[in-house]
Amino acid sequence: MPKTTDADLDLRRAILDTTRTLLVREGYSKLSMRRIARALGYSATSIYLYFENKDALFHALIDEGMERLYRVLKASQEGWTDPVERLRAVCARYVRFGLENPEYYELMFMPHPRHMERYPADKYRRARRNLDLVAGALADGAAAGAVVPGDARVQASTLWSALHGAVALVLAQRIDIRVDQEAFLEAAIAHAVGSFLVRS
Amino acid sequence: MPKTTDADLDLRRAILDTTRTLLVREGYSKLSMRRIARALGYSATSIYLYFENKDALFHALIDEGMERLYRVLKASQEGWTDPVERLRAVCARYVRFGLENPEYYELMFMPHPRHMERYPADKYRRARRNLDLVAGALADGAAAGAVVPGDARVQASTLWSALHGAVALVLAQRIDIRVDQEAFLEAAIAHAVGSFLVRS
DNA sequence: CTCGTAGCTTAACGCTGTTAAGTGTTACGC
DNA sequence: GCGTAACACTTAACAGCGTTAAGCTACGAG
Repeated sequence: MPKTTDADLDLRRAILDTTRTLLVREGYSKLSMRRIARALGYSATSIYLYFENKDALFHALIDEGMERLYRVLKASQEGWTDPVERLRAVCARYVRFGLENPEYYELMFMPHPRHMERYPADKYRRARRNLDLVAGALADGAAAGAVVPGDARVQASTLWSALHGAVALVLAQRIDIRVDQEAFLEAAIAHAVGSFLVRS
Repeated sequence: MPKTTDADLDLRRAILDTTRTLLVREGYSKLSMRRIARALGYSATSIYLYFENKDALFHALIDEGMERLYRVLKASQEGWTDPVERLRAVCARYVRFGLENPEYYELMFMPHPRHMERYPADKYRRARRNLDLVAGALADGAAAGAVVPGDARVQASTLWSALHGAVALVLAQRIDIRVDQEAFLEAAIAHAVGSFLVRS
């Protein structure tokens, strides 16, 4: 565990920043401890002074990504009066975040579980805030009579999983080329949200 | 490109079978060309006589997985009279396939795109059959007046992406531990299908 | 001046995917 | 029957990987 002197935190921060940059620029598969170190002008082993191993470094980045996602989602839900419009805005913003930050998104939600098995499943605390945010929007909609009642957390997970499926398949380029991608994304969001709305 | 003599096909088949076995037994991260070869009693480089590289080997496995999935989905949709029940059955079977064959499923739908970038996106032909199967079930439902009309292929992609999201998050252990997994899966399938049904 | 230590490096281990070159066996034209 | 070509496979090697152990250097305190 690193101490918390200024110098320590400086290099730790630099490692995180460089890793994120390399991740976006060159992609996940080309990211190695040695490459990160080379870009920083340090030796590869220095990284181990601040992060237990490669997974721990990734995990720190995931945490940062969750924080970023939380901020954009929170911003997107402000200023709406209609709870349904607000819900739609949050969902659309989530999808946009995923598509605009593919490498980040993959790191956050798509790693092979085995690759992260050193970490307990409950470590994704910041992820919960994002789920709770969606759950809150759903609860508000239910209170207004526009959303079907139910366990808000199960509902939020369900809604989220539908959005995640859309983002994941687009990022992985698994959407059939005969299908228009924009139309698909629009339909995915509409159906995900729509399935929770009370029909009048 | 390997010739098609009998001996050739024998080892090719053995490589595929062993790889699948190792994948299930030890997981994706421990799968290496050398391990596969050791399990087979051959040298690692022999695999390159039958597969261009590791990705090509994985790709062949993906093709096999798509074929298996197609067979179970096809079987699951037979014997139903109500098109909606049939649609539900196909969706439930899809989710079950993913949860029962996690390693397979990950290989088929969740690899980092960069990891597979040597392959053109249109190579997933067998995957289309699965999409067309869902599209067919939706079209039948629409013909019976039980499913909302629309582009069947976009609808199928949307439905599929919702199911995929649920499977992917469960496999990646990203579902909040405070959420009951069974309830979540049930809700996910119900909402995915339900959003396409005509309300009476 | 000496000691401890903070911060970093070098060397090494065992692993990875992949290529180039080599080996032995088998089949065939003459 | 002999030379040759093709085939099926191996060995050796390269460059890179994550990670560990040990060592080095500079600096502040006593």
